Amino acid sequence: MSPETSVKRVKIADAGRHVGESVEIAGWLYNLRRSGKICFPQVRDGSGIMQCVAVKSALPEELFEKLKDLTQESSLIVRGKIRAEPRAHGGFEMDVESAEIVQRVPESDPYPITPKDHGIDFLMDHRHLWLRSRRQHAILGVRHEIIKGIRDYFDSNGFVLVDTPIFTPAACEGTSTLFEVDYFEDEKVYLTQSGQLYNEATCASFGKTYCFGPTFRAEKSKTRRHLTEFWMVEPEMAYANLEDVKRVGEELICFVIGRVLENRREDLKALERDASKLEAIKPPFHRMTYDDAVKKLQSKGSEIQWGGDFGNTDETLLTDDLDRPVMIDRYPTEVKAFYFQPADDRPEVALGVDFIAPEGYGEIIGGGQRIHDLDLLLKRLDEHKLPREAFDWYIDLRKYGSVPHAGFGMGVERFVSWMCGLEHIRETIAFPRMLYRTRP
RNA sequence: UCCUCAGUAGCUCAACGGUAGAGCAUUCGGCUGUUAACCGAAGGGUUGUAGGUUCGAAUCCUACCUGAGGAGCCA
Repeated sequence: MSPETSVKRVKIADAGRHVGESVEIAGWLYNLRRSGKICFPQVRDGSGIMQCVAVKSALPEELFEKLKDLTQESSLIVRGKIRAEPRAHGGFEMDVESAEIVQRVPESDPYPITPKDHGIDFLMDHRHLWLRSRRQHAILGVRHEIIKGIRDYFDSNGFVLVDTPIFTPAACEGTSTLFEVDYFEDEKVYLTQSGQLYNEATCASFGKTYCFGPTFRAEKSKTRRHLTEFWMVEPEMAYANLEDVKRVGEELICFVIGRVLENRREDLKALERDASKLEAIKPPFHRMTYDDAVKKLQSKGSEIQWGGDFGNTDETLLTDDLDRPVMIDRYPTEVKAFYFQPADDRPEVALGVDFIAPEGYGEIIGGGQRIHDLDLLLKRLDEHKLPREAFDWYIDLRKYGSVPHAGFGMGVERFVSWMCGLEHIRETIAFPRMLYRTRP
């Protein structure tokens, strides 16, 4: 409610419920078209875009001139009567009765992002403003829905959120490159690349836990699938095995897609995302062993040999004839991290699984069953040349009530990219951190 | 880190060895139903930086800077 009038403040998205009423909306000028005696300020308020109509003959001279000379992205509050109007985009229009300009963008320094084309470098430099555009707004809306869906899935399936530290001592998995941070005198810590090892501790307290936060990779990856700072959700389950990981991962993906389709149709439409591609994602997902994946790739002309890891082109080749994700399990023990449980019948393969999304979106889930036997874990640490003293607490978990346990990690931005049908992961997070880009 | 490509008006691009141009944005004028509105006019440039070749360089060469695409690595 505005202090100076009795007009009710409404969201543009709810305008349909106020046809015939005089209400007010508070927002920013999205675009303005004008003729001599009529103008159409389009106002966005975060929930939608409302086309307003200001007619010269129906308004005080001063107000009409003020509206007619508005500049893009000026902030304003407009009041008027809502009317159904098939000619307008949202289906409704507001006949302006009064308005206040909160801040007028000066024409000497106009809003830099015009409705015309811009290059990616310019847009990334103006990311703080680019977020207001319809497309970026839609992507972040889908991202919000995905994160909420993930949380709701775990919270309603017996998992407890226990967040893990961002600052970690040196060795986590011993594979990726980490960001080093000065930690007071003489001590170095590293930004986390995974909360998994800590999840293995917390799941022995709660049974099923998950952590959900940012993770950091200092690899100089320069591709459309990589950020140096990204969000990951990592569940971990005690008394669980590889099959449990596959079941939970499949359920999680289908649940979250269901939420997006239920609540974010308008955003998908704004993104011109083919929703039928998402509607096709239903259980059961495809299942394949690493052995069979290698055979499939070789038959399609890949150079891959048994024992090697899949590259980007391999991942795309594996799914280009599929309409839903494929779970690939039992990778060579050699290419996986030290903590993977080997298969009972074939110790040369590990009980790990990767979920590869269709349409070339690549690995979105990676996980598996962890080693629960103390002696085997110690052997693996030695084989990977990892110092036992750095893992003393992790080793303890195998001494005090060790049980078979399993879990996985899902990268949020890759999931968002897939849902939105994006070309590049940089649009999936408000302020992406990439090789050579840390501003704004 | 490696390979490839690109830097020209605020933005998106053209000019490819011979006077630096268009659309959008901005300013001024016109228009009562526009949908990236339209029509007319104006202002706006050390062509990423530093060297070199040439009578003459945005254009050719070298180095550097910045960015993009890809590879590897990874989620």
